[in-house]
Amino acid sequence: MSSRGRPVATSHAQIEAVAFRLFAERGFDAVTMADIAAEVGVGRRTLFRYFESKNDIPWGQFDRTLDGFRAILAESPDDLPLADAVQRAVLRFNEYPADSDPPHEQRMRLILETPALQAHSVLRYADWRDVIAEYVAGRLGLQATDTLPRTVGSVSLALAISAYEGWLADPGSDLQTLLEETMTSLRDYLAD
Amino acid sequence: MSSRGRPVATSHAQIEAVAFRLFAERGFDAVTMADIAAEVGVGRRTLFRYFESKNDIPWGQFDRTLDGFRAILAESPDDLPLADAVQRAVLRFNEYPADSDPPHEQRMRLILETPALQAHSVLRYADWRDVIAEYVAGRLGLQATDTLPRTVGSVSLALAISAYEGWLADPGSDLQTLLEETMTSLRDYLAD
DNA sequence: ACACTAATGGCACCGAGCGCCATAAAGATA
DNA sequence: TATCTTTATGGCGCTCGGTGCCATTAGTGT
Repeated sequence: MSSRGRPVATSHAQIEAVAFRLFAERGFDAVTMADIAAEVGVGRRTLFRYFESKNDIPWGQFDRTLDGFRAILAESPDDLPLADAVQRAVLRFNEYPADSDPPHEQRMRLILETPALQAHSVLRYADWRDVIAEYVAGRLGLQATDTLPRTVGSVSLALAISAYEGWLADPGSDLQTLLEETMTSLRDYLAD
Repeated sequence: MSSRGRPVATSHAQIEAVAFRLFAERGFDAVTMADIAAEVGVGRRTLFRYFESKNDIPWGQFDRTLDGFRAILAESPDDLPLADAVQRAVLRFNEYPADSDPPHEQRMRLILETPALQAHSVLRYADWRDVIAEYVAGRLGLQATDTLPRTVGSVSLALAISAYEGWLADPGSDLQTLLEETMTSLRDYLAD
């Protein structure tokens, strides 16, 4: 319970705050881990104990939110059509408080507009897709490794990213509306 | 048309062949660019003139095939429903000669099973998605940057990757069949 | 023989990332 | 108070991907 040992010198939140400021000022690629460490007032080596890689910094504590995502899916009524249940869960997962820090828009813009982070995102999102695959598999009596559950996970991710791109491209738009429109338009496209 | 200047010391194909052999022997991560250069008998610096990065080696001359993909789409009859036209084009794009070298299966297994390459693939496939977006935009009288064309590109990619994963997981399966099944099962999923 | 051209490859450098380990700073114990 | 234990820090040195610079090589054309 008590806090033995040397106390921590920083925190994920502090590093994140400093890093986002620097990224905004100079751009992601132009900021080195040494820069961030100096600004935080901590050793470079220590940064790598808080974040596995520079690419992981913009993601913050994404992993932790997956439990919430699982919970949202678990709450879905079983009589709701599968595709609707998934769609609603994706919508709810992407409700973010307007005052989050750093701002959700800034975080997503960084991730979606920086090539190195676009690439890295496929690794970070693997677990998110698995959450969907698990749910779909459960509803259909399949394994999460079967093709359909995995496909639904991948396609849901592709749709969500498309919606985010639209959101970032149009400052006045509403993310929830775009997510819904994107999913509906895919249905129309496939059904025509 | 004559060939002035110092003659080339190697070729994309030779580098690719050597690299694939080493990757198979030791695994992608355990092979350094210096290893490949030594085996090819060329300077390390030269490798980076043939391939932008180590991650690009497994992709070979992927860019060149995009013109073929564009041509396939351009040939599609206009009265074919849009989703069917795209589906058929994706199928045809993924017809590979059985004797390609390195084998298509080995290439895709490397790309889809190596985390660093999974991540990098999102950058390589951006142009592929754009080809689809251009076609969809043309058929619908939209811009290629609009949401629906981009969404169709992303979703088509997600489906193709799912199909490839299934293909690699089941040695006896047929890629063309799996591609078709994956696309059809998504329609069922969304329509239920 | 001499100019021209284009590819090579060595060298030095940067930045991410990691293993190793000495050290700092706290609580616990005597 | 002095010592022990625990835990985080951070410096050092290394590997590897990647790049800019530039001298050198090996051809073709005159």
